[in-house]
Amino acid sequence: MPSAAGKAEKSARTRRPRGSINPADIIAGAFDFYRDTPIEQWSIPQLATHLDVGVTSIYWYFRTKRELVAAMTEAALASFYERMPPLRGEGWEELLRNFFLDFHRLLAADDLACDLIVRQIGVPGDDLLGGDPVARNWPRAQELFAALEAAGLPAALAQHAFFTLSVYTQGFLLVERKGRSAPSAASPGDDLEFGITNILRGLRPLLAPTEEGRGVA
Amino acid sequence: MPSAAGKAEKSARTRRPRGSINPADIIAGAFDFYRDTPIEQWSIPQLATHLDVGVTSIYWYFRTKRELVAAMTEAALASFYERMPPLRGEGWEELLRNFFLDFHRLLAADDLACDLIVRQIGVPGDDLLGGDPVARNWPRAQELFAALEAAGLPAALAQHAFFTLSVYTQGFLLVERKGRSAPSAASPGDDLEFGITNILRGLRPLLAPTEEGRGVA
DNA sequence: ACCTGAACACCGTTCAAGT
DNA sequence: ACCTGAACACCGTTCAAGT
Repeated sequence: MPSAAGKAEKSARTRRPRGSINPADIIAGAFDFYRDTPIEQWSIPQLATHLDVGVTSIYWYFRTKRELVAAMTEAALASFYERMPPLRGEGWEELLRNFFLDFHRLLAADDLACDLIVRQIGVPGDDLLGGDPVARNWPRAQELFAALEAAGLPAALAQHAFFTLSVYTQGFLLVERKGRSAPSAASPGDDLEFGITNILRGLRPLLAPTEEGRGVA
Repeated sequence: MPSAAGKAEKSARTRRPRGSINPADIIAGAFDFYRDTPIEQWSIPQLATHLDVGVTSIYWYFRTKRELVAAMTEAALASFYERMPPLRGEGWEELLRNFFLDFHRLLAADDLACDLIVRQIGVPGDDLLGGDPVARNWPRAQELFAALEAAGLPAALAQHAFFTLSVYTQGFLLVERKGRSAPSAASPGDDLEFGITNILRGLRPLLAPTEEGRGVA
């Protein structure tokens, strides 16, 4: 029955009014639609169908796919910032430990955010993002620096500590993610705590270098 | 002049004899061709043209693009293993420090190898690779473990040390690579040495926990 | 100013052969 | 057993409109 065609589905969608989509809706819809899909498999036409808009409407707000992914990275980052719990712990060691345990917990629970923020997948050769997002001006990190200084850790040392622990935690997330599908010989286990504790123990003598009782020498 | 067509370039290539390509040639050609191209921009048809073979010949040896990329990762890993210099240094601390400085130097100098091995880009959701390649049975690492034991570092502690330093170094490579295009506030600088030294200093008291003169308590 | 489908030059992959 | 071009269903992106 070729011409009867009860379901002539072509262009079933009605035209949307102006202002009925905006960048925020597109980004939110993309997070919803792609939460469990590896980034290589994303497709703008498919996203358009999911959002019930024409493909070209997405291109009105984001000139390329990379630009959309970059915007999603910014959004994931903002959400991550917001969800970081308040500082907790007594003394600089506990403050740092809890900060990076929270850091890890939030990103380990969200593969998409981890891919966007830590692995920075899908934004190749980019000038769209300004380098490592984690290291950028981050209000919560400023809070932490203030608290560390109040707890007696000099500013220079606090920066070293932050950078070292940030690098370690991101490396841990990366290795953890790689080992997900096929756990190999050396599995992470709960070694994150070991690594953090060890780094903190290494920092300790830098704060009080004359603790062994040998005088100021 | 529609029909004269002095340069009818269609199918200018002559048919290749059987056995004139093999997986190794394809992988080698891919490294040559793609050394400076972000992986998202790779194209099998273009690679075929570069290798002067039909597209389908590549698909005879690699059933999907992912399979080819996985094979390239294995190859990059083998080359990395080979290029790691011999162990050097006196005592476990120097052995570990030099090992991971070499580790970093080799991968920092080769973006493609770093993407394949450390970031594991282009092999999404894979069972093709067995988790983190770095952590897999690696002859040079076995050597290192033997040398560490000979230098007085207990096996259990050596494994912790290796894992922690491996995670840190990979995190460093990742952050370094992210910060490449647009250097942000906290730049790595030569902080790799700081981080490694700090981790080693943290490990030290685990080896000789009674060094402060307080007895075995 | 915003929304749209059809069109373009590709892509990964398969088909249906050729030798 | 290996090599092949043409074909298929897609993709990212642009064109040329519609309102």
